[in-house]
Amino acid sequence: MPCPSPTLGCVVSTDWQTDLRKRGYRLTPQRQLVLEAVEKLEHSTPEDILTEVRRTAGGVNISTVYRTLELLEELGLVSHTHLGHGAPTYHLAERHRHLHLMCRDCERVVEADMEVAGPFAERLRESFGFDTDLRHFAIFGRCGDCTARLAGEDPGEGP
Amino acid sequence: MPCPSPTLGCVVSTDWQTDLRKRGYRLTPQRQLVLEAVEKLEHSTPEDILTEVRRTAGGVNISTVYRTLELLEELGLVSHTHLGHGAPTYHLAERHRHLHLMCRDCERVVEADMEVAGPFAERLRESFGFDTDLRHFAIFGRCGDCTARLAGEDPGEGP
DNA sequence: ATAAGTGCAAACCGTTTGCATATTG
DNA sequence: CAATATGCAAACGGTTTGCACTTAT
Repeated sequence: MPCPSPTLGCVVSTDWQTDLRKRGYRLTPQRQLVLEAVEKLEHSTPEDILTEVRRTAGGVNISTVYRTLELLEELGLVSHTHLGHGAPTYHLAERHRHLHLMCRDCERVVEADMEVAGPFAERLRESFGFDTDLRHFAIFGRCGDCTARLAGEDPGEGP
Repeated sequence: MPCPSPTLGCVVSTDWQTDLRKRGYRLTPQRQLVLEAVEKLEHSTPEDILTEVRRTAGGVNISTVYRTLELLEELGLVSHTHLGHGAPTYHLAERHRHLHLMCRDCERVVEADMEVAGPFAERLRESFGFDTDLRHFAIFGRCGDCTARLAGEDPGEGP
């Protein structure tokens, strides 16, 4: 079976469906749809995913989305990141090889190559024996645009 | 007025009460108690804080704790950190000058001097103009103890 | 006295659960 | 056919809100 879904194509391990069944799980339309939605949406919350899935299959329930995301994560197909405020966001695991820089002002997320954090992670290992996973939580701060905008519109705070 | 509270002593800016009133807020027993609880507990959730406050003032309500924490944060006296899972934890702002390394296994939090992240923050500024605040979210990973324990007890996965 | 703060109860969001029904293998 | 997955509704933890009452200034 070459490409199980026209959408998922070859981004996802081609025989995840086989893998699924080998572990005693069943292949259902809901599971396919959730995985396709995760791929299409990127950084999407369970609620976003539900909305997308419902465009095709109206009756799907939010609890199925949660259960399915948990399963897909166990299978190593998707993973999630906490950007801070509300619900976590889900992505294909393959496309999750980066850092999330979350702006406190505009709340946009900039993605940075993992490599920029290499020396930092290395240092945490040396100093604390701590094995860092920087994908799981966003890095909080202020993005370049907002920093620039702030500097422009508020150049001093007083006389 | 030298030291408004026997507990808070001089850790907190001695005239936060004056400051409070200058901004049109009122000094209430609840506000003093919440601030004292935050100081005493360290890394405490709103629920923890409520429990502590109630040891002295039984009738205090959780919504007051939330409103008060928001106020104290606005005054710059306390700040909070997201350690990941559940409720955020609150600390005195003065004592919040460190990184939180949160272990995915034992869920303990190791505190690291902010300085270990200096070069990393610098790099994010250079590459993305991103102004990093590493205090706000924990750094996720596996602590030294758990890494060692894993290496010892599971040296292969087999019997 | 009057504006600000409190307690209470109800609602909120995101998430999890138990259970009867439907579906997959 | 049997085991698994689903939808639904109810409950959860953490948080916020509206409102009548209390309290600090």
